[in-house]
Amino acid sequence: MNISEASKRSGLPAKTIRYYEDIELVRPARAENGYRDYADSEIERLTFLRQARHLGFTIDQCRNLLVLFDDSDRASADVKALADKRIKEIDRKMKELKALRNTLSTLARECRADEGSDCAILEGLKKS
Amino acid sequence: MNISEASKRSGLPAKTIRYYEDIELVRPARAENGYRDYADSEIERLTFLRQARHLGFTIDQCRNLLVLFDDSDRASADVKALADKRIKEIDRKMKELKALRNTLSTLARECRADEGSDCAILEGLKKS
DNA sequence: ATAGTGGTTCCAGTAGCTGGAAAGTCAAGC
DNA sequence: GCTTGACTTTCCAGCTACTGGAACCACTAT
Repeated sequence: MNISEASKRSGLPAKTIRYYEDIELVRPARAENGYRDYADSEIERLTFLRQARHLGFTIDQCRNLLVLFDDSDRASADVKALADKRIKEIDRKMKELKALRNTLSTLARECRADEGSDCAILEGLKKS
Repeated sequence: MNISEASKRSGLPAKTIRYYEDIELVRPARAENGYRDYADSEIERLTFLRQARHLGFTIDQCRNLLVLFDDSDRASADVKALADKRIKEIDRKMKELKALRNTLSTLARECRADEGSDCAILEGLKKS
C-alpha cells in the first residue's frame, strides 16, 4: 500500500507519515521502485499515533505507548498510568487556563471600552 | 541599567530580553562599552510583555498590544477587543481539553489496570 | 512522446525561546 | 600590574511537531 492510501486510511497527512518514519515511529517496507509499502499493521500503528497525538500525548509519550502497544506481555496498569498522567496534565492546563481567563476577564470588565485612551487592561499589564 | 538588572526587574530571563530585541519588541540604548542600557520605560515594556505572554497572547498579539500601549490616542475599546479575542481563544481551548479529558477518562475507566495484557486504552486508540 | 499524477529526498521555516561557545569588559583582591 | 570571576557581547544550534517547497524519479493514460 502506497503512502497516499496509508494517509487516507490512517487519517494522517503523507508528510507527517514520512516524518514519523524519520523519527523512527514506523518502519514501512520498501517496494522495488523505492516507494514505501505499508502493511495493515502499520496503518493500525499510524491510526494509533493519530489518536494518541489528538489526545495530546507528546511524541515521546507516544513512543512509550507504542512500546506497550508492541509488547504483548504488557500490564494494562502500565498503560493506565500513562493515561492518568496525561489526565493530570490536562487538569493542570485547564486550571491554568481558568486562572488566565479570570485575570483577563477581570481586566476586561474594568475596561470602559470606549473612545477614551484610559485602559484598565494596559494599565494592569504594565505593573510588576 | 544592565541586562541582569532589567531581567530582575521585569521578571524575564536575559536571554529572552535579548530575543525580544532581536525581533524588535524593545530597543534599548547602548552604553559606551556596548552593553545594553535599559531605561525605566523599557522595564515597563518588558514587564508588560511578560504579563501579556503569561496570559497566553502570542508574540504577534503582543506586538499589536504594544502598538496600542505606545499610542496615547488609542481607544480603550481596541484593547478590549484583543482581550475579548483572547478570552474566546481560551474558551475554545478549554472546551477542547474537556473533550479530551472525557475521552481519556472514559478509556481509562474501562481499563482494568491489572497485570493482564488486555487494555481498553490501547484498543481504543488503534481504531479509526 | 507527452502530460499528469503519483512517489522520493533534502532543505528551510514555523513559535518562542534556550543553551552553549568564544570573546570582550569590569571590579576586586593580591 | 595581574589574575580571577562575574558580566556582557554575538552568533549558531537545538527544541516540538510538523509543513512547504524544490528537484527529481516512477507510473499510467493518451
